[in-house]
Amino acid sequence: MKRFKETLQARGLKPTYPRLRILEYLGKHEDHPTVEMIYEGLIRQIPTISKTTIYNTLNAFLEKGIIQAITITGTETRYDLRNLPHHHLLCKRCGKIIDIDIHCPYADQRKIDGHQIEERHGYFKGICRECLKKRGKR
Amino acid sequence: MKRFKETLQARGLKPTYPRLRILEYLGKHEDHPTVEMIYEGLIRQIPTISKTTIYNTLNAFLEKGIIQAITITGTETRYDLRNLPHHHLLCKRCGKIIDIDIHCPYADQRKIDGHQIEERHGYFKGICRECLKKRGKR
DNA sequence: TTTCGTGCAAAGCATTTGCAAGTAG
DNA sequence: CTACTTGCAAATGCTTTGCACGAAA
Repeated sequence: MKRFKETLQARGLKPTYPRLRILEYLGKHEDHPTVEMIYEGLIRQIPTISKTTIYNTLNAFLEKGIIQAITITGTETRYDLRNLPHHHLLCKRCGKIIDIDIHCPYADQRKIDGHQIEERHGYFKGICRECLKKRGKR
Repeated sequence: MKRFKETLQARGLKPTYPRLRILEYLGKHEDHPTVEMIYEGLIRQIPTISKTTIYNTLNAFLEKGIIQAITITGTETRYDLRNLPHHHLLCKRCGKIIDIDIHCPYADQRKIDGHQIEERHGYFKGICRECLKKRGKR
């Protein structure tokens, strides 16, 4: 909690109650939550919180580089507190987005074909380990 | 044109005029157009075409595996006739999405960490070659 | 006091759906 | 003839914006 406060102050964001709780939520839920999920998770504890505040807050965090946005499904944005580059898997059965830690040889490359590379994103779609166990390979 | 007709028939889609023109458009414009771009490009020649038809058609193509959808910006889906897996670069300055042909060592892997991989997507964000030339490195 | 943050209501967009009329085979 | 396709209008769903009120420095 104290660490989150410092994180915010270090980036010039006031450590308000909603912001701290949103950061905390992201820290506890590493399943790449949507705005909806964050809202549902916090509304019980902070009955006055609005989705607008969650959007505002996440956008502020994004600008300051505190979090990462993930766009895989195209219908909703998901958020990730991890800032180290890593891959993701979207499971077509259960819809979960799972971290994949593989080392990509292009991860450190600053230039490719003359283009300047600033961000690297990689994701897979398929069936996750758990779903494979439950319902067989195909 | 004839090739497109066969493509459609082979997948069980009637080779209607709008579908052929949309396929043709995708063949000519390899810049990963949005629905809006396809619509603007075709409305002159087919004044009655609607965005709904473009959406319907692209979704049908997607289901049949004729085209690929690309989600990078989060605000709009882009479409690609190329079916070979390849990477993309989104230029933060000009907004173009450019093909990147690099060989990824995970491209052929069927399983990672026990998960069954069916699609592989990779993209970068940065500044493209052309924009670098125009306005310098930073 | 002045700036920043919050949150309601409304607006904005991309996309989908309902459905009636048209068309291919 | 029968199923599929088209396209208008309306609905949907995620996200942003306008704006007034409240809190912090």
